[in-house]
Amino acid sequence: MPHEKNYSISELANEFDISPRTIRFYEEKRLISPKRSKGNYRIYSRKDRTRLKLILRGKRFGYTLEEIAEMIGMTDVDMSEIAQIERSLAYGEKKLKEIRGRIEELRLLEQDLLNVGEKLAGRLKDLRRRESTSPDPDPDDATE
Amino acid sequence: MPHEKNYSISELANEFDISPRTIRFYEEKRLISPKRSKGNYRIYSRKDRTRLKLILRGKRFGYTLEEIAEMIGMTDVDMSEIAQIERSLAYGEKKLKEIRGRIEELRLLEQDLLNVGEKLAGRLKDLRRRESTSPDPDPDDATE
DNA sequence: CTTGTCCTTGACGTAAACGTTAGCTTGAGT
DNA sequence: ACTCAAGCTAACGTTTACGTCAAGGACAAG
Repeated sequence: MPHEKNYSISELANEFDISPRTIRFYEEKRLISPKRSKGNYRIYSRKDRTRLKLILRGKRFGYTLEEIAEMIGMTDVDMSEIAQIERSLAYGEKKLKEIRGRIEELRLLEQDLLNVGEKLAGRLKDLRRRESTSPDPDPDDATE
Repeated sequence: MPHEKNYSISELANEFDISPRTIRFYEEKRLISPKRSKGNYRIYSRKDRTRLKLILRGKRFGYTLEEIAEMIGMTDVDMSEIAQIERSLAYGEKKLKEIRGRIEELRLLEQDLLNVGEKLAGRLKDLRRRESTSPDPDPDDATE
């Protein structure tokens, strides 16, 4: 008898700091499909919770709900047809490349911020050492 | 005499594969401020181009234009007031943490995809080795 | 000087992702 | 049995980020 921890809609909403409406909206868009209780309340399983987490993670990277729906579709393919699985694998490969590209971009952004930070810090030291001098040129531009 | 390469709106639009309208929209929202030609055409400098690239990069990570505006405000602080610079540095620190967090998350997503991929690949091998057997259980769940 | 292409500023339209209100039901607690 | 927070559906409202005309100026080519 697996006591499989379950959740109410507001429990999840609180945990992930979103509104119940948001969760219901995801259901409308068929991204999640909780069971229902006797009185028609939504019951979220641990798996549902995991899925919600995936949805939110996707959102944080600017994926649309539609794109997320696709990705999710991939994670719960019915595991029966060979062709299906092959397509899923191909899709996964594509997504992996995308994600690795994004990681690269984030590294660039990180570098930009670090550079700006250094420049600011340098300028700050200057300003503090000599309490008034001439203005200086403008070495600008960011990561290509 | 610095010939400072300039760009028209459609040049940038084509380069980054967005519409001119989109660029004008960013201007409305004060994320970019090109000079104007004699005939009131927008003229984008190399710096403007760099800024546009930053905007688009931000978008790819799901930042709203408003958030991007804040970040950008940071990159071109007027470099004069000590307090200003200190605030900018603090803001930069925050953003850095955020970005590093995102990189971590992407790693998790990458792992999820890799795991799913392995599972699928395994299943595929099974299906191909024996061309019909009994169905099997369900080892599921993703990265916590 | 006309034509064609690109540019300009409005102004209205729209899809995505929820927010909000209304009206009614459920079910845990006393 | 009563209360009342928490759920439910249905429907309309809102914000963000542009798309899409409309009506006209700019400018290189012929």
